[in-house]
Amino acid sequence: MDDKKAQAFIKYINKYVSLTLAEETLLLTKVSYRKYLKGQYVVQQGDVCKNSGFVISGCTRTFFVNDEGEEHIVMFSIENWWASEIGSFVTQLPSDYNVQCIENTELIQLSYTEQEELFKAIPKLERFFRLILEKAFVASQKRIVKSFSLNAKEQYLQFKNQYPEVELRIPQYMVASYLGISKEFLSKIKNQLIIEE
Amino acid sequence: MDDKKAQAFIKYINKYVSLTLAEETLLLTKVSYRKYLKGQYVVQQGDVCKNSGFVISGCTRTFFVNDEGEEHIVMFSIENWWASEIGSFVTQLPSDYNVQCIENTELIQLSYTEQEELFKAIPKLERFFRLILEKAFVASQKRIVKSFSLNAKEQYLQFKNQYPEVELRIPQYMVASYLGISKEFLSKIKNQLIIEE
DNA sequence: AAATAATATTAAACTAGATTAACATTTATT
DNA sequence: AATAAATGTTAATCTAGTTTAATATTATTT
Repeated sequence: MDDKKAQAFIKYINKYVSLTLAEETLLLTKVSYRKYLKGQYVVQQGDVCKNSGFVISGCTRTFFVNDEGEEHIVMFSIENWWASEIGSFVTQLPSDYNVQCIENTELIQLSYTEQEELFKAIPKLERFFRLILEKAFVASQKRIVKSFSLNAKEQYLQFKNQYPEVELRIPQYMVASYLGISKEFLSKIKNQLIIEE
Repeated sequence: MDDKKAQAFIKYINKYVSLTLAEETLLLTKVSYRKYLKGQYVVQQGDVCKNSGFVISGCTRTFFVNDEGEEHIVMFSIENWWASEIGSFVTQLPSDYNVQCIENTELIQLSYTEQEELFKAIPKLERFFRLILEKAFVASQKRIVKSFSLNAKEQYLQFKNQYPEVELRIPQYMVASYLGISKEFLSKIKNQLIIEE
């Protein structure tokens, strides 16, 4: 991993807590850098998620397959986002989700065992993880609220507005899957929006 | 607040971290005990949530009112649950939700400013809050998964199965609101289930 | 440049769940 | 005990979104 990538990672953490130089150095010796090709899985449904990950470049989708074999996307992650299957990572129980790269993707990963060690050496990291969990929780709650109170068109417009960069990078049927609607209906909505203008 | 109530609170925290006697004593001096009557609000939509709360007795509902004036319940909390509007509490931004008592309710509350102080005195509490946030996040994600992959009847059966004590204590129209379906449709579902037996 | 695979569109028929409205039952209040 | 308020039921009509299936477009591979 080159220094530029390491610095992007450190910078992200320092948005939440202030690490000393010594702590930064220690942390960097404990993380690992890994490249994935488009289509590869970072975590598979049923496996325990061993690593928490920060996206240096690329894009992942987190999805699950239900009993009927249908795929449902619950989130996307792009550069400078945390992309772990947090639920499985923190509980060390089998994951309900797959995390798959939909572009070639570079991650900086921190293993569960290393993390436990690091919490002892750098207690500030405990605070860091609490803070990003808070953020993840709030985002998750907001999604529930939206799915309750907005119809499909409104949810699409919100998504487009909130993550414009994401929408441009992923196929439309994955947007539909994220919104919980059929790809045909999303196509109809987009067409309606064009007519309305 | 009597000792029995204080001990229930301490016991809950000690399920996640191990407090020393001195820490328990300090913590108890920093929390406050409060009774609410049925119908009273602990937090109102638009207000900043100043307190994090533990339910000693009673039951609360967390809900929001959308632009059309419709109420949507996002969670219930009963005895021995944490019942804060976490999103607003951790960000100290106006809450998207109301927390209302649907029975006479006793809470042990910890204010945001006290919490910040306590984190310095008892760093273990930082860990405690990370752990309950993890749990809340996982539960929130599970709700998204369910709303994606189960139909109304299946979601109702899951709810009934997961929170049998809650279902018995709250009016049926609130269950419908929690599930995101109309009260008429829930009535129909329950009738179908009786016929099927 | 052709062929193949992946993605997107369109339209008709269908369904889960919403809405409306009238009525029934239970709980609380005087 | 009577009245009012809150909660629950039933049935008819309606609609947002699904399903199916055929076709069109765009990207990828040879």
